[in-house]
Amino acid sequence: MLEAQLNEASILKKVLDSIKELVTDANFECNDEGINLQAMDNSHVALVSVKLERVGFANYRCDRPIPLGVNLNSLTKVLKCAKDDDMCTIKASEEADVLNLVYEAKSSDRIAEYDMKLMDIDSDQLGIPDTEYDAQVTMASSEFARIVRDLSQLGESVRIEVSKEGIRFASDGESANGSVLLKHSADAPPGKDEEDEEEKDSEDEEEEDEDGEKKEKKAKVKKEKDAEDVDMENGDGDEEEKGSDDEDEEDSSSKKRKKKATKSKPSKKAKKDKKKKEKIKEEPEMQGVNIQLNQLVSLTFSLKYLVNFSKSSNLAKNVRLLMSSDVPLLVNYEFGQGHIRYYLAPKIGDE
Amino acid sequence: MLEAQLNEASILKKVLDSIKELVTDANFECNDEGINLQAMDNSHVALVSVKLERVGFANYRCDRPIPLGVNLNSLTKVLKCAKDDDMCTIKASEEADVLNLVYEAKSSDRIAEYDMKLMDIDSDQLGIPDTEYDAQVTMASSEFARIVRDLSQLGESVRIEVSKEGIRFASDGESANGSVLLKHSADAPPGKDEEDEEEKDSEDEEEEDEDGEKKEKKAKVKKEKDAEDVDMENGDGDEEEKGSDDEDEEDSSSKKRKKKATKSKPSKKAKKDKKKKEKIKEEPEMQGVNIQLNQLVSLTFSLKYLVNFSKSSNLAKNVRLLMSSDVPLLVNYEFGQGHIRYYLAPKIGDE
DNA sequence: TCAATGTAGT
DNA sequence: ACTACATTGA
Repeated sequence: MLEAQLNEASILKKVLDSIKELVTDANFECNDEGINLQAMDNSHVALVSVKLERVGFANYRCDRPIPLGVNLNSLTKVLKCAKDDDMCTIKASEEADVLNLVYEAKSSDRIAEYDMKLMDIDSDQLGIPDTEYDAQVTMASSEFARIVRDLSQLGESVRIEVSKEGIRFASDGESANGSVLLKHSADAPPGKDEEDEEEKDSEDEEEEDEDGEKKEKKAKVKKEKDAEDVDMENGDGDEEEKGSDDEDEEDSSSKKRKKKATKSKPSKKAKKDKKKKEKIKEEPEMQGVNIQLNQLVSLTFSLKYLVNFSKSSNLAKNVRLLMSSDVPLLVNYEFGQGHIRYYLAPKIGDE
Repeated sequence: MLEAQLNEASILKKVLDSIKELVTDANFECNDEGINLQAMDNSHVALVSVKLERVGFANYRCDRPIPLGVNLNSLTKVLKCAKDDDMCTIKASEEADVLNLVYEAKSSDRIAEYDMKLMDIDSDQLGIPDTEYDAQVTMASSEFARIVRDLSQLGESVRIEVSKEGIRFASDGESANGSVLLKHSADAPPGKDEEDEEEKDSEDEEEEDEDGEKKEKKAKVKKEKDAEDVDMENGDGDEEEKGSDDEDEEDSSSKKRKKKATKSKPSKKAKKDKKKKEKIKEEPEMQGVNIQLNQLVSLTFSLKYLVNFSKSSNLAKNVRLLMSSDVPLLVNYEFGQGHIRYYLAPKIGDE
């Protein structure tokens, strides 16, 4: 039996808006940790992976893992019947052939209840390799959306190059070519990601933690010192650091990093829990662009898909692009309650 | 000869937007009391009745009753040529085969004049029986619109049940079933429906008087109506008034009414006149749902029509649904200058 | 949140 | 061909 309650139906609505064009049917895999969805897009070119962590729910109970086969169009319709700030409770019984959704107005004077048929879906649960990416770029999700939308008017595909200089999106079209370069923000403390007020913990989790740190450091440091810094300086800074850093960092705040280095990084979970307690919120929009680069990458992707992915912009202020040569691009949106990740294989040659 | 002047062309525009999909041709029956339109919808399933009272006009003159046969599409086109806040004067001569419309900007620096051909229409002037309804439900028109729109995504028809509990809208569809329950608002004492204009409905509004608390709540509601009143103050005021008011309270001008209190109820016209003077305004959106119930009713209706009716939401903040078993539903929108009423027969069995 | 454009239905 | 509804963009 599954019973999960969200304080804001809008999260679910946004998730569905994000993926419903890509995928028509999918299994929501519910287990004690939360709810996962993983599916290839209809043309089997892209893969989308959604995670809603149990901590993101006001209430969550899942006695044993259940896959809920959902037609996303139906679910979208049903979710449209929820107002954004309704409390939303979803329930499914053990041999669920129906998903029950209850929307309750905060004022409690309106209660809407929907039952949606479920279906059996063969799940493609593909294992996603845990790649080490050569380039990690974090930027405002709205900026990413704007760029791919703009370029999609010109051509079919975009070449994304990440270098020390920054990240460049270039597209060639019949009537015009376009190129957008985002410089690695010198001053941009990547805004401090979530609030890392607590850094007490121990685990260093993968990349994310690193980021967190960087951000923190950056944020603080820069403000303190370098707020005024100009890009150039930053660039220099970067270069200097490279020698020592290449494993994990590159951005401007390496100094600070060192200081903090003694501390371990906060665990991801810890952070999230905290957030929740405080009031779940996504990280504030970062300023500028944060690039971590091990190796220069240049890959070409279909703009159609990227435009599609960028519909998730309303879920998170920031987006992270992770790339390595000859490996699918990962477009990652983190929001308070989980994440949505898109994988897209690069185009080869000039196809 | 008819000559009628509206301060705001928008009223007429809204009325036509509301009904033009339902009816293509209709007679505007003009007489000394105002203008009435009554017509079956094109498929003869629903009936729409519009009344514009003469007091709603800045000027009104109608020497003797005239029916003006109008093609509503034509009139809609002509009305689109008026700006919302234009003064609008319509004229028709005795043997009118043309309707003359003059739009004058408030600034008087623009005058537009249109002549629209009239036609002869056999009027179906159906007498509408003056039913006593077992259930009367008043709610925000926007909420009603939202509910029927939502449910229309799922199924063809909706079952509306009114009980002590509240009002439930339920629809079954292929991929999902839905049910929306609006509880009778605590603060809106069921007895009272706001404007029982002529109190022809059984005045069962006694309860209000009994409990002061409820009244206060109510008071709030009312306050909203009275733009000038402050909530708290108003509450008190209201209570005081109630004794005398329950007979005729209804819209915004309760205070003034008070003054009038010596009289039992002011005549409807009088009230309206007053409103006008004050500046004709529709009643503010009520909070919550007000239900008056003599007997439980459960009826099924075509959502398509209800969605259509709900286009009148821009004419009035509130809508009132009146139902009795085996009798057509009445959907009533009252606005400052008159009303628009829709009648729709229930579906029988599971058709 | 509102407006404009495109698509579907009558 | 016209109108209405839905989706996307500003």
